[in-house]
Amino acid sequence: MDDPLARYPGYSLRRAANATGAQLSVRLADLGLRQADASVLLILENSPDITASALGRRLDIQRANMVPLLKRMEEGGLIQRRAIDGKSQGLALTAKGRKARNAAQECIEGFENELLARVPAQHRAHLLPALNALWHDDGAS
Amino acid sequence: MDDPLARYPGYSLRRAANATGAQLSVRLADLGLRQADASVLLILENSPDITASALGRRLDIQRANMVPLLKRMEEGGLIQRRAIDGKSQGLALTAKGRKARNAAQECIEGFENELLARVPAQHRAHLLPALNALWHDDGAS
DNA sequence: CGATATTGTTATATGCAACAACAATCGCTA
DNA sequence: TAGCGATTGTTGTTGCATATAACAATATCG
Repeated sequence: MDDPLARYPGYSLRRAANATGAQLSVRLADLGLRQADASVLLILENSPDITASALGRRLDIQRANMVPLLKRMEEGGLIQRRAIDGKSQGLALTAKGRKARNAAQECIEGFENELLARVPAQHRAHLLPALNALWHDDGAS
Repeated sequence: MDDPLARYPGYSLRRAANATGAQLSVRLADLGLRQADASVLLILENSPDITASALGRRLDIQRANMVPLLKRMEEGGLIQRRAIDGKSQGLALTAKGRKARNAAQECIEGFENELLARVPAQHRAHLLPALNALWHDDGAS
């Protein structure tokens, strides 16, 4: 093989993210969800009445791109909007959304475990902290 | 913050890949290159007369999607095609392509070093092998 | 030879993200 | 309190990456 690209962490990062992301997408599709949907569901549980803009900032999605996402989830009966003031609206899970959230969490945690199982034991504990260092407080750099 | 998503390696993987990929894209754009272009240039150096299909398999890009990629690079004078037989054509760097390859490699290696510098020292050496385990021989799973 | 696989290509669809603009509204301050 | 700057939700548009289906030409192998 002798792949010169496999020596670059950045390239491996991209390939690994593409490969694993595609696999997760297949499983989430069985629940009728996309990755972004699942992220929203998980965040929403612990952030009652969060705003679409704030949610976008948390997930690093521009608020313009939140519109179709939230519209779809609202039409699917997963989330619900409630006016906070004349400008902002708070988001919340519906009962159906809570069920979807539980299914999504179970799906994701199972997948994450399989993911970690693929990593040789001596590297396993280092993966998450190393990855987090690459993007956490990235706006500060 | 208490972000429940940051506990999932898969999610951190996606975020890290997006963040770092965007940064690399900015730098490569200064050279008039995209990430896929740079990958092609680096592979081509050590794989004389590789086929478009084989190159696509190496980079995990469908051969249908190689067409516009290679067309653009050929029109940019970076690569050159040569008939191997009536069906296949071998790819090679032009002189201009070799210069672009050197610039791309310098750019990427500098970037990779900065990337690793962000990772705490005790995790640094584990990043690449852990990532490679996530996608290497992924078709076999 | 003849069936089968491969190659390069066209066309098309989808998901995701970026950018610019805009009206409405909020919050602070002079 | 009147006004100005910042924020919110939204629309529209663009570009990039990727996936699928189809097709003609050609290679490979039984």
